[in-house]
Amino acid sequence: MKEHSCTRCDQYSDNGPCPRKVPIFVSLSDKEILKITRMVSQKQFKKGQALIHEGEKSDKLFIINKGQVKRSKFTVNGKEQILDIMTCGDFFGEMNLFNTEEVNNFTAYAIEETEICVITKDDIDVIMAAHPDIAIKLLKEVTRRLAHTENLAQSLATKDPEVRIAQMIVEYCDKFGTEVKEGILISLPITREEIASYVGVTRETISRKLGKFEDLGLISLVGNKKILVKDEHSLIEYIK
Amino acid sequence: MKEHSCTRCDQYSDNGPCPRKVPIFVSLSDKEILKITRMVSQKQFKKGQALIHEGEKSDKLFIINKGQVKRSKFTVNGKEQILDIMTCGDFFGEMNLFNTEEVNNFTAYAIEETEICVITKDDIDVIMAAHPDIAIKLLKEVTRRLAHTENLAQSLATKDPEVRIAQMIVEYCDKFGTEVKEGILISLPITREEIASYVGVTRETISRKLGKFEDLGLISLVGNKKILVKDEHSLIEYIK
DNA sequence: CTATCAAGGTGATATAGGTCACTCCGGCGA
DNA sequence: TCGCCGGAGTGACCTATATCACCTTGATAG
Repeated sequence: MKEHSCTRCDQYSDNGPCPRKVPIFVSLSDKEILKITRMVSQKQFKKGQALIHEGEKSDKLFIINKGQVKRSKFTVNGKEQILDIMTCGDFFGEMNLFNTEEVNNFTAYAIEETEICVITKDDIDVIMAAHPDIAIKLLKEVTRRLAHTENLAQSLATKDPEVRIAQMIVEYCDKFGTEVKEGILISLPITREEIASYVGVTRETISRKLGKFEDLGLISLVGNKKILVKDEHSLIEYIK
Repeated sequence: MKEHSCTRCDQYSDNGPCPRKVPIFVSLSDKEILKITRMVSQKQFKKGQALIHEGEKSDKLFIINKGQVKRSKFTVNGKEQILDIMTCGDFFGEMNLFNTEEVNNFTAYAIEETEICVITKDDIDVIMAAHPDIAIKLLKEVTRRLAHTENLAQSLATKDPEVRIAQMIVEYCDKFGTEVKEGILISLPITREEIASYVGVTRETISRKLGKFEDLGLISLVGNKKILVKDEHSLIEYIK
């Protein structure tokens, strides 16, 4: 579960900068937040725009202020693998802060109108020197993300596509779902094709398997951007 | 490339504790190292023994002093997925230091006679408070490991088993290979079955594909524990 | 309101790799 | 030296999913 819910996001989202919204900065006083705010530069991105490119150099931390971002990798023949979908309060680019010789390991795209706060490595160094506990916060988040990615790798390697799709639905219940009386309604921020790129199958397979789950009465497809999960429990059983 | 080569390991391996060998502690003075050494407890493990178990609670950092360790995850029906093989100077268990409510995300096994240094969370906290740059060192290593795991996930999701096997061979050239006149000789620390568990295929497929690569003249199988890579360049081409 | 086109669904087919069952090999202890 | 047994190779078969080709839907702009 995320520490930071997007309701808090809304609370502060008077177009101001984001340090207050970000879990890694929560321990700081208002005065310190203000200091950081001055270091931050803001950027807007339109839907579909790339924020950073795999293979390029970078030494900045990106914090999502508003909107959603997908992190992807591409094979030489253009096949996409989505690593995750990030939302308000999440950050990326941290690898390049600590491994200055490395290049970006992924490309990041805005999947909707997005507002980003950018902090340079130099500023982060200053901030971390003054507040060592921020490094701990970062470690907390990064180690957790590592565990998540290890789980993703395991599931890609050992589980059938059908099971992985069920798993994705359950994951998205938490991430994009709201409870309604019939179950959980997931608002998908991505297309079928992108779902396929996350689960590691083709678009056709996603279509067919979602159809199958619908036939089994586990879910109900509402247009192309919504999934009503009617029986989450059975899906969880499916995963095992 | 690793910062820490095992030649250094040998240099100091008069059965003493390991802080001096570990990249995250390199910046410290002899006096400080001595202080840490007193906090460390040592443990021996025999081949095949588990050091920690997936799902259990833990709040210790494990540093490999000598030997090799595999980190694995298991599905409910017993299928193994190997995350990586760690050697001298590598550490694990860091996730539980910063996310105290979480349980181990993997099981760790000694794949040969292994010596481990264990530091408790409390001691690490003390050490990090005194030396904030250790947190940075940790971040450097963890973010790099995250990138590696993201690459693993990508390759599991988007690449054919055959390509993944070629990729594994190339990876192992760096990790376990020594240059000989005919090419690079890899000394495998694991069985075919374990290779299969790393690459995400069955043992049979490993057999057949290694056979195929041998027929193509790319490699040459030397007994069961060695692979002579005769044409690394072609393998690298294969991956693309 | 309609035209347009990207996104999504679907059927037929091919095939890589899983599965199963068996054999072979090699290292080790007695 | 033999016998044992876990690890490794191999052949036959099966099936899930990729692929390809085509059709349908729905969102968007004009």
